[in-house]
Amino acid sequence: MQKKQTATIYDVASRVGVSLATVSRVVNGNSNVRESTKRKVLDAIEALGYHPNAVARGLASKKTTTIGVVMPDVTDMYYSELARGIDDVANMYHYDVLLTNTDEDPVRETMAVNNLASKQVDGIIFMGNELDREILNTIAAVDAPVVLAGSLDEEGILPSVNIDYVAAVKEATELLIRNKHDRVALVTGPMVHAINKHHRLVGYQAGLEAANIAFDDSLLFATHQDYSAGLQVAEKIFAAQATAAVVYDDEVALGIMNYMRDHGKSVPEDFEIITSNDTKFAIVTRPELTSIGQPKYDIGAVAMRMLTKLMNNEVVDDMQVQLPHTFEKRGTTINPQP
Amino acid sequence: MQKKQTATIYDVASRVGVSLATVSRVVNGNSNVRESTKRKVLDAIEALGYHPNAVARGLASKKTTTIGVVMPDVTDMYYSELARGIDDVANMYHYDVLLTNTDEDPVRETMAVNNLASKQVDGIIFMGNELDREILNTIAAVDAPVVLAGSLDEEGILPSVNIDYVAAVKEATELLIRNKHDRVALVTGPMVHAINKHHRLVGYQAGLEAANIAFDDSLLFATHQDYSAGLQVAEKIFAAQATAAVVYDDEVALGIMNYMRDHGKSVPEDFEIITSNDTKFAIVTRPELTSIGQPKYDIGAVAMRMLTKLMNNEVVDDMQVQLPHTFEKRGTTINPQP
DNA sequence: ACACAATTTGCAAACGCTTACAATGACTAA
DNA sequence: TTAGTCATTGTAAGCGTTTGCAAATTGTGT
Repeated sequence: MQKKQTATIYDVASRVGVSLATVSRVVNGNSNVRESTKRKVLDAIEALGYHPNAVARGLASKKTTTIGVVMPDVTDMYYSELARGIDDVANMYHYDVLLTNTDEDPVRETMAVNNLASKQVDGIIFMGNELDREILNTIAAVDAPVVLAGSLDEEGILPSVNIDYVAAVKEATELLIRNKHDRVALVTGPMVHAINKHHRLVGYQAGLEAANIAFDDSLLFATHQDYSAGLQVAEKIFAAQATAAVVYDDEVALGIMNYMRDHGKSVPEDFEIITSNDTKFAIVTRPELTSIGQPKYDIGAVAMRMLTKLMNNEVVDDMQVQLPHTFEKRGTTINPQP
Repeated sequence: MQKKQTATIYDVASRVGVSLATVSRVVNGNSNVRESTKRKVLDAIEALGYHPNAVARGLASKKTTTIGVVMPDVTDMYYSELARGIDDVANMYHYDVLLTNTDEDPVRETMAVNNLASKQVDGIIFMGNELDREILNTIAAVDAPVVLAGSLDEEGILPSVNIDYVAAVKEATELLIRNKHDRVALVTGPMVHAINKHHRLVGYQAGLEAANIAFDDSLLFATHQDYSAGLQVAEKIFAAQATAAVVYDDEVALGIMNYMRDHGKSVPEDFEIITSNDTKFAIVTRPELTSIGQPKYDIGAVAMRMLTKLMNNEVVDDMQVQLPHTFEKRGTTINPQP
């Protein structure tokens, strides 16, 4: 692979007979350049096929027009839809995206953030549940704004974009209770995560309480986020004699649904399910999954938009944004005819 | 956000009382440093919390330890699994990944490649079907190796990693024919794409020919790659009186399956389906989808590994790698009992 | 024609690091 | 000793831009 000699700003400057500064100005759309010389510079750029070297530019200007995204797993539908929202508005504002998968491993999350920092990203969007002290500290140490998307820190201090998980889970629970269930299971991730402990569980309990049903922690199930985990936890749910479940992840919900059906329960007649992420998985099965409707793309998009403001030191009125959620009533719940 | 004063290599050099060069050497693991001074430098680095500035490093060394990945859509399971394979081995070799979604739009693909080039990435992995002249040209003009993952250029010239699509589709077609179908539909993407025209179609026709069945182009269907497209094309397939289909995408296959079942056909008894990507979608439904088994993660991983070699100017014996595929016989085909 | 204000340009110093190449010092063998 | 070798360290020239400031050019009103 022979080195293709790429033209530098110097080449175009000398070709036109102006200084570096002038070329730099026209490249950056600076106003103070006479129309005629601008014309000539542009021609030279065209002729030489000059492309500004972003690395040099980054060093000189201390801006890389690159943001970092750290997420658990691109392969997870929920997060990849957030990522898409992020990427689209990042592009809109001419930022590139440096992507890192962490599998929610705190060590890798910390490394990722530090690595992004040393790459001098202008900002970071962080997704992941495990926001422990150490990560919070390394985030605090980073000289670039960070916003959480679809994630929450314990203190609720970092800029973030989410839905109102408490309300959403409460409503889901209530809906199931209204359908005559008194043993509604809650399936979430590990209780060490703020989002589960302080939001989903709280919403669930609020729903119970509103209906005067005593909280029974044998109806609480923690899994990790995939289909086979759903299959596994379903067995326990079955054993616990629950007749309905609020589930935090679509793949897990699918696992539960399939297990139930494989074991002679029909869904929704014998067992009702409400899932939470409303990804493509929810509408691709029969029955389709009833779900809390999350504006996933928008969560990503809004988070990224917020980040652009932070990077420009613009004022952001609301640092903890809650986007509205909906309910998508489909086939895993018994829905009253309108 | 007050500027956190970050330490530079100069700071640690002067603290220890050595030159920049020496610090640079220890940071880069260069051997020629006395153990004792190395110790001192390391201590100073620790004390100052020094992190090398990757941008400056990139400018000086002309290596960014960053690669670019251009893909149609992170949200597409097939590609995101490739991306995961890429990312994991990229990390393994200490490369970061700059990710771009293109939605297969040639204009955006071209822009993406150029943009990555100006960011001075050390290499690029390209995914997408629409490898037309223009993109090929811009790829050729880039001063960094490019490898295709799960994608093919018309001429088969670029380094790439794939499966043998011709053989896979041929086998799938034959399997269906063996199950007594004489009207097997082929559902792919647009015929302007090399992978459809020169591989899938060819494999399909070969399968037909082997069974002495005349090719009927009314059994050829082109769709785009999503669930609703499957729903739509299913109607035409139904009308064309096909009784089985080889489908190139899992979401599309799901659309077809659901349409058929919603219209009184049972799968696989009345209509058999073989899909091609074997993503999570395939095992999450009832019945589960029979699929060509693609080592998606490995395609990404191998492509990335190949790229690392290219970036190091190592010799690569095989520039067009074909990984082995399998058949995952599941519920959408009638499988002989062993 | 002249002083003065804009408007355009150029100069040159960063930005933080890598890397030939040169220099120093210590050690070895004769 | 003394030249000759290594091992270790330092010097300084880039890498390709941006940008504050000064200089040059042009235009304006009288």
